[in-house]
Amino acid sequence: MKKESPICDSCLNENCFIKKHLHLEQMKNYIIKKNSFVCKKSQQFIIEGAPIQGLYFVYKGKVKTVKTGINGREQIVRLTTVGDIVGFRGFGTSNRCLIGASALEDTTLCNFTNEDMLEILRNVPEFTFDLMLFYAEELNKSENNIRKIAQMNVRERVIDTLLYIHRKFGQSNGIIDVDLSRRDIADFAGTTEEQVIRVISSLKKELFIKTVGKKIGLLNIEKMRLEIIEHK
DNA sequence: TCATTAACTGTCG
DNA sequence: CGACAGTTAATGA
Repeated sequence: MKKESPICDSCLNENCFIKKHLHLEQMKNYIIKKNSFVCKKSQQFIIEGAPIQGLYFVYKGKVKTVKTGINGREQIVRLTTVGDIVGFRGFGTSNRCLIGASALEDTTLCNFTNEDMLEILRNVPEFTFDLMLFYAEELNKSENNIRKIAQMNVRERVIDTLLYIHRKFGQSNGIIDVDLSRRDIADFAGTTEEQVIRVISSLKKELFIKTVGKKIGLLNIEKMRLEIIEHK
């Protein structure tokens, strides 16, 4: 963990919550107190059950957020990338982290302490208001997710997951540029690695997707959407 | 070269 | 559909 933090003023992440409110005078006092560090690929930087360390903003890289399930199985709760917030649940209400988070590639994170965050929430109403809207939207998303996992079959869940990953990370050269193993996809779709592999190979035969090594490219997004759409 | 890991396949309950 | 066993290919110590 090194001290040399990216400067918010010259940061290019326009969708970062901090960056968005940088024009407010009060924010200037807080951004100088943030602490940034690089998290190496596959390293965990939030441990479930550990004391809360504040809020993290992704400056560069990709992160998976995870909850440990019934029989020790991981459930990927969300995937995050540049400009996203990690660890925003339960701060203020709980002393312990409710989720774990690890880097999918070398990732730079900006960290604000709990105390600083609470102070920002109390003193910068514009920020608090926007965060409130953000929470509402996130709640809606996770409610949608509950329904998906409960009501869709495995094939549909895998397709849905692939579409989500595509929406989130985009595609370059026809390939989604993210290092997710089949197990990760399974943990996200709420199924097992083997099932994911089977769905992926049949999707490949149907020319809906292609694979290059472990990476995946979507070839027919429309048809994939059509299979899901009846369940929305 | 050997050991480890991940993708994949087959089969059973 | 999930669990388990087993094969194959890539990677790296």
